[in-house]
Amino acid sequence: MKTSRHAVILDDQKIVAFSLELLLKRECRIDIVQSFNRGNDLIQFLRAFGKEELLVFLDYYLQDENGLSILTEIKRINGAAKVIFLTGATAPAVLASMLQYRPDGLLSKSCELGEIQACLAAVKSRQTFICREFEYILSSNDKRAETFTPREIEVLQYFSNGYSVAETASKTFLSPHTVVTHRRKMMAKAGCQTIAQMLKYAHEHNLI
Amino acid sequence: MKTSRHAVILDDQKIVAFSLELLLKRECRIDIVQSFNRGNDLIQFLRAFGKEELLVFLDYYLQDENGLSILTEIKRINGAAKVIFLTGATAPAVLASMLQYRPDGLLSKSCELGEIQACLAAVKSRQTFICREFEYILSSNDKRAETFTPREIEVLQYFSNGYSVAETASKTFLSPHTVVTHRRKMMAKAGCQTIAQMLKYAHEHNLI
DNA sequence: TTCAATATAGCATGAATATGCGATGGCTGT
DNA sequence: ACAGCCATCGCATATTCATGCTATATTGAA
Repeated sequence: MKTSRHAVILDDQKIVAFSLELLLKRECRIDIVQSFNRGNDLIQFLRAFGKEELLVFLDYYLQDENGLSILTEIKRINGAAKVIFLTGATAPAVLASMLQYRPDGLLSKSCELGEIQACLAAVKSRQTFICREFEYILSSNDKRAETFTPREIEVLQYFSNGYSVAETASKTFLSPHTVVTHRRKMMAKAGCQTIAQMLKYAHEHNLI
Repeated sequence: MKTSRHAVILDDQKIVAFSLELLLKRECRIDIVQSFNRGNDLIQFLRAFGKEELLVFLDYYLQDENGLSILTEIKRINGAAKVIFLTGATAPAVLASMLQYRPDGLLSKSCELGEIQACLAAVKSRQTFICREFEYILSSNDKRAETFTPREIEVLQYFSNGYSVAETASKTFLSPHTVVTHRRKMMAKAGCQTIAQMLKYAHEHNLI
């Protein structure tokens, strides 16, 4: 029986990425593990890697970028890749966004080791795995406040980090026009006329 | 020659804490490594441990608590303990506050593995170690002398509330030109190119 | 008292944003 | 099959922002 033996990690914190490498090798019986700190490095690797089965552990908050669009790009390059979010994020809106991108797993960095192993088993049998902590957060999430779509929230993250339309477009692999559309729809929903107002709104609603 | 062989880790993310355990054992030649996720668990351990030499790796952002007060408590319980901040924080103000608590080391989670090893060597010879990334952030923070004048801060408040130049000018009874001047001086000091970056900076520095 | 910092104000110009008004496909649920 | 939302992309235009350069008055410290 064939098992997944190759995994990659994307985490902007080098020490964390490297430590996770050791963890996956030692505790999850994965033979080859490589880690990357920037989205582009991972994407470049994936292009060379081809379309074999591969486990990808993705963080959500990355240095100057966001895991969501990386996920889209990964799946486009290698449809056979199994992508698992492994993140410290806890905001319901953010978790809901991740889920809508249909990852193969959703793991908290605060979860037990056993949950990673359970996740790997589930993913191997083509099931989507969500750790207990996130399951709880998502179930108790009231839907009333969240009028923002995942893509909108992602774009919002970039703006909150001071990125312009062009920079955000580049990071998300989108057309600048699309970024503008997302931004304007958010501003319409939130009743804002400027980016500054939008950021104030986002802070008040814990979206960033 | 006696060497430090016992280390403990405090990180609220279990997976990260456990991974760091492996890292310290495998790459830093530390025999005994234990990790904790809550400050109280660590403190309890320290009371039982006594006053022998011990390495402590502390995160800054913890679940419902903060590494600073933990540091104080650790030093009170065991003056021989060497405490190293290992954190993902990057805001100059936050780093500066950590330094004021006089830890034995200041390491970024984004640093190279070699810097952890260098830190251990430095700490062993009673030196305080700061990783390059943090050294840079702290030094450029001083040069930037980001002391905002009262008028500048006042203007900043209006911008953080989503006011435009014209609106701010109206509220402050100033010429729009003057408002622009205040804004641009702040952005020059903080090294920002846009309002969004300015607001991010202001949040990181607790200016608003 | 000289000097540095602050506060005030202006002109000019290119870059970015805000907004009106579209359009096409892909899903989801009924 | 169809409505409704989501994501994607486009054009055109008015407004605002970002920034180079300049300038005066006040104030407090050296």
